[in-house]
Order: sequence, then C-alpha cells, then structure tokens
Amino acid sequence: MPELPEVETVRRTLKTLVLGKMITDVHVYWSNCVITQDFEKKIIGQWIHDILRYGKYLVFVLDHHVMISHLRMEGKYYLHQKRLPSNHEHVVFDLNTQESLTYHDTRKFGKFELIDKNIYLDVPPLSLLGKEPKDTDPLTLYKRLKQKTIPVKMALLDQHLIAGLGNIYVDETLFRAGIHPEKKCHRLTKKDVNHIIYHAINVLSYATELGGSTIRTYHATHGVDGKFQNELKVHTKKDIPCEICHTPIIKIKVGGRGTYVCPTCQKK
DNA sequence: ACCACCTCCTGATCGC
DNA sequence: TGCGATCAGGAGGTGG
Repeated sequence: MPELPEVETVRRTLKTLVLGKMITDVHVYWSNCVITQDFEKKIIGQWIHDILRYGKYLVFVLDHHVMISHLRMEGKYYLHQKRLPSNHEHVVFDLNTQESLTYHDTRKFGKFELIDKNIYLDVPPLSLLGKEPKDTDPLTLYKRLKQKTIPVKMALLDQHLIAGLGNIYVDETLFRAGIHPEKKCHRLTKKDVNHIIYHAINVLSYATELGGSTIRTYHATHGVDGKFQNELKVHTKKDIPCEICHTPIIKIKVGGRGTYVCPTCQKK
C-alpha cells in the first residue's frame, strides 16, 4: 500500500524514465479506473514535462492537462518495449520512443483523471487535500482535532486533515509519539499534536530516504525495493516484544483498520 | 460539520 | 483436502 514515501520513490524513478517523451497512444483495458470522459482522445499527442506529487497523488504535467494518478493499494508502473499487455495491466501509454508505460493494479482500485493544467490545484481532489506533515502548522491541526471525537488514528488517515500518511506510517508515527491510536482527537494536548507532527515528518523523510517500505505486494517501479520495512517498530510486529519495554506488540482494529500498538508505551 | 457505514476489487488466508 | 467465507484497505459517496 503505497504511502507518501513509496509514491515519492515512484515519482523519482518515473521521472528518469519518461520525462521529455510523448504519449502517442493509450489503451484502457479497465474503464472504471479512468474518471475522465474522452481520456484517450485528450491525452494522445501530449508530452510529459514533469511529474509532481501531492500527498499520495502523482501528477504528470503534460502540454494542456495534468494527469492525476492515484495508486491506491497496489498500483505500479513499468516501462518496457512495446508488447502485448499481460494480466492486471489496465492502462498502457505508448510513447514516441517505441516504449510503453504500463499501469498494473491487481485490485483495480487506482484512478486516473485529466484536469486542465491551469486549475488543477483549485478543484478536487487536490483542492481538498490537507498539507503534508512538514508543512502542517501544529496549532491549526490541534484546533481542528479539538472538534473531533474520532480516534486519532482515523484522523491521521484522513487526507483532508493531513496528507501522506497511510496505515503503515500512522502506526509507526503514533508508536514513536507514545500515543495510543484509539485516543480520541479532542483529548489530544498541544504537546501530543507537536509530537505527532514531529514524528510523522521524521518517519516519512527517513522512509523516503530508504526508498519506502516493501511489504505485502507493494514495490516501486522496475523492481526497486524499499528498505524501510527493516525500520518498522510496530507495523506487522504482532507478538514481537516492543523494543522499548519488551511488552508484546498487539494487533487491534481501529475504525476497521488493522492496527499495531504497544499496549504499554502508547497511552490513551 | 461531523461521523459511521458502504463500495470498489482480487488473492490470500481462514474455518469447517 | 476442498471449497466457500472472510479479510485487507484509500478514498469517495451516502445518509443520519
């Protein structure tokens, strides 16, 4: 499940592979993953000038549009010589170099959208996206959380409040901050929120440095594997002793999400 | 505004 | 061993 560090790794890899190339043809094999009408007609003939990232969204900057791509759980890109599509390849972009950029997504959850280049930051989904932890003002976040009764983990997964965290890095952030994922938002202190932001920034930047995490079925473009899974302290660590207090890590459900927590170090 | 719940999907895993 | 049921989950939508 790609989160900010994994998407950033994909962005950097893809930039080296497709910048300055033109999309000569597009094949959509699973139409539900494309939101835009006449997607193929609009995108053919445009050049790829840049690839940006906002939270977990990839933004391909073209001549007239941006193509917003969200990988959701299992989306992956591959660049290869033109060939027949294989299983789970739902969108194929033919390039002017005789290569194809292929989008592969087993669960078909990823989405593509074309938006006018001049307005894409002013319309959903990007207009609704919260700031990334490094740009988040602690007091502003504290005030918004103060009005909420949901568990802090659910708030941190809400991309409108803060962008980039997913299930893995929320668990890791809350462990490092010593806060229980079920703690209600309105009970968080300013100090709690400061700790959360501080550790979120650290976890995300360190994970990005290591190329993200490679767990379950996720890996970045071209078989690039991340190394941050070796740094995980709670996520996937059920029954393993906490490295601080040696209490076994437990797995619980918070808002329906599998959640790993040290029942001793993390306070409600 | 807030929040709980549903939907989309497939493959892995669980339980009888 | 086999096979149906359950689980996993990011974000958008719905309805209370």
